[in-house]
Amino acid sequence: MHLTALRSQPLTTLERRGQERGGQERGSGAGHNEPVPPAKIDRQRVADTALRLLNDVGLDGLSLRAIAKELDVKAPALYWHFKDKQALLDEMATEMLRRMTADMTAAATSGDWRETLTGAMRGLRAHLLRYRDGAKVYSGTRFTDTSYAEPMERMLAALVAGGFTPRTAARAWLTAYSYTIGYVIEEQAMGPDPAGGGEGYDLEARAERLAAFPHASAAGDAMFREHDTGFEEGLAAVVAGIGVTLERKG
Amino acid sequence: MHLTALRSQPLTTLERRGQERGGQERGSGAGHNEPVPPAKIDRQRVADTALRLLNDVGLDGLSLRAIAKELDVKAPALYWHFKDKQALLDEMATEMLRRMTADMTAAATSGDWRETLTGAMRGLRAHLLRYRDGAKVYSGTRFTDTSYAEPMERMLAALVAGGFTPRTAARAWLTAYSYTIGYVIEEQAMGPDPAGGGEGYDLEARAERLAAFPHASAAGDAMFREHDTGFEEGLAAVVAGIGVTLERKG
DNA sequence: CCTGCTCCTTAACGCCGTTAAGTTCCCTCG
DNA sequence: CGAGGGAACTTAACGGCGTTAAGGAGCAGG
Repeated sequence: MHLTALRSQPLTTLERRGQERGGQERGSGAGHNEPVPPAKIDRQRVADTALRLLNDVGLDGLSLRAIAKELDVKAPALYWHFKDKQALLDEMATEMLRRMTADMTAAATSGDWRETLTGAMRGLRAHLLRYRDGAKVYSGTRFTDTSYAEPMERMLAALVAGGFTPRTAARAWLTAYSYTIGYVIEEQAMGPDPAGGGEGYDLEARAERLAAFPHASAAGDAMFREHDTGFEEGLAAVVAGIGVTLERKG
Repeated sequence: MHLTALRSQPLTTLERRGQERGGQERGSGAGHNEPVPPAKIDRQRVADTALRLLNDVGLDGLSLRAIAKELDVKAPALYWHFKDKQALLDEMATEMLRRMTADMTAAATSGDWRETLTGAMRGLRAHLLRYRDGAKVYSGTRFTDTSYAEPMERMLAALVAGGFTPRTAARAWLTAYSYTIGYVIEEQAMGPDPAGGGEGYDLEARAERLAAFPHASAAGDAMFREHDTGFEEGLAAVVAGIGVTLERKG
C-alpha cells in the first residue's frame, strides 16, 4: 500500500439501503414467482464480493467479468462504481484495512511500544494471510479514504511516547512494515507450508539439486516451512533492532 | 523469488554463436543491400532484451508481442525458447541474479558477518532498483538454475562462521531478505523520490488531508522521501536485531 | 406527461497469452 | 548430390481480458 495519495473518484455518495442478498438468481426465468428485488450494488458490496472471490480464484483469476457474474451483473456495470480495475483493487485493500483495524483496536493499547509494534505486525500478517495473494493486493494499491490514518496515528503516538522522535517513529514503523510485507509476499508466493499437507513443493528434490551447497540446502527447511515461527523470530529481531538503533536517537 | 523448485524446461542446449546484433532493422526493405544475418535468438538474448524493455514500459506493458518486436520476431517464436511467459520472467529474474552476483563477489569476502549481510542487502536493493518493477519481477519468480546457491552458500557460511547455527543463519538471511524485498517493493510502487524532481506525489495534499493526525501526517516525509537513508537506517536496525536475538542462540 | 438522472445492458474494440499448422533453412546421411 | 529431418520461425486463429460507446429501463420531480 502507499499512503500517499487518494485516487480521484467521483464517489457518488451512496448511502442506500445496504441490504445483503442471499445466493439467489435474479430474474433468470424459471424460479419462484415472487419478484426478487434487484439488490442494488455499491462499492462496499463489490469489494466484499471481490474479496470473497479472491480466495477462490487468486489474483490472476480475478477478472471483472468474474466479479460481475458473482454479482449477477455484466462487467461494464462495475464501471459505474469504479473508474477502472485499479480503483476496485484499491477499494478491496481499503476494505481489508478496515476489517483489520476493526479487529485490532482492542489489543493495541498496551503500554510497551515493543508489544504494540509486535502486535500490530502480527495482526497485519494474520490479515494478509486471510486472503489469497493478500500481500500482493495490499502492496499494490493506495487507499481510497483516510481510514488508515487513525490506527497509524495511534501506532506512531505509542512509539513517540516510548521515546522515539516523530522521525525515528516513522522509520521504525516503515522498517517493521517492510519486513512484514516482504515476508508475507514470499510466504504467499510459495504456497502453503509443505509440513501441513502433502501438496507443497518438493523440498527433497531441492536438497538433492543443492548437494554441493550444504548450508543453502539445509536452509530450505528453515525458510520454506514453519512460516509462523519464522515470522515471529524475524519480527523479534526487527523489533529488537529498532529498539537498539532508533529509540532515543533522534 | 522462491528458491524452491526449478521450473521444468526442455532446455535445448543451444551452444550457438552468441553474436550480438546492433540496432539494425532486419530484412525490412529500403536499407542497404548487404544482407544482415538473421541474428539467432536464445534464452539469454531474450532475457536481456526483455530486461532492457522492462525499464521502458514497466511490468504491465511487458507483453510477449512487445518483446518479440524488439527482437525482430513474431510473438509465437518465443514459445520455441520458453514454455510460457512465466518461464521467461523466471529467466529474467535469474539473469538479474547473475548480474548481481557478478557485481558482488569482490566486496563480499569481509570478516564481519554484519558487514557481509549489510553489503549483500545493499547490493540486492541496488540491483532491484536498476529495473523498473524489479522487486516485483524478482519476488514473483523462481530461478531457472542453481546459480543462486553459490552466493547464498557463501552468505550462510559467513553467518555460521560468525557464530550462527545453520538454522539461525537461515533465519537471519530470510529476515534481512524479507525486509529488503518489502522495502524495495514499496519504494518502487511509490515512484521516485519527490525531492529529486518535481514530478512526484503531492505530499502537501496528503498533509492537508491528514491534518487531524499529526504524527501520521508528519511521517510522510520520513517514509516517502529519502529512500536511501531510510533503507540504510532500517537495515541497520534489522542487522542489529539479528545480532541481538539470533547470534549464538541455537 | 415529459425530462432528466441513475444504473445497468448490449455490442464492440484492441490487446493479451497461447496453440496449431505450415514454411524455410541448414545439417546430415545415403 | 539429393532426400530427410529437425530446428527456428511465420501466419492464422482462439478465447479472454480491460475498457468504451451507445442505448434503454425505471424512477423522481416539475
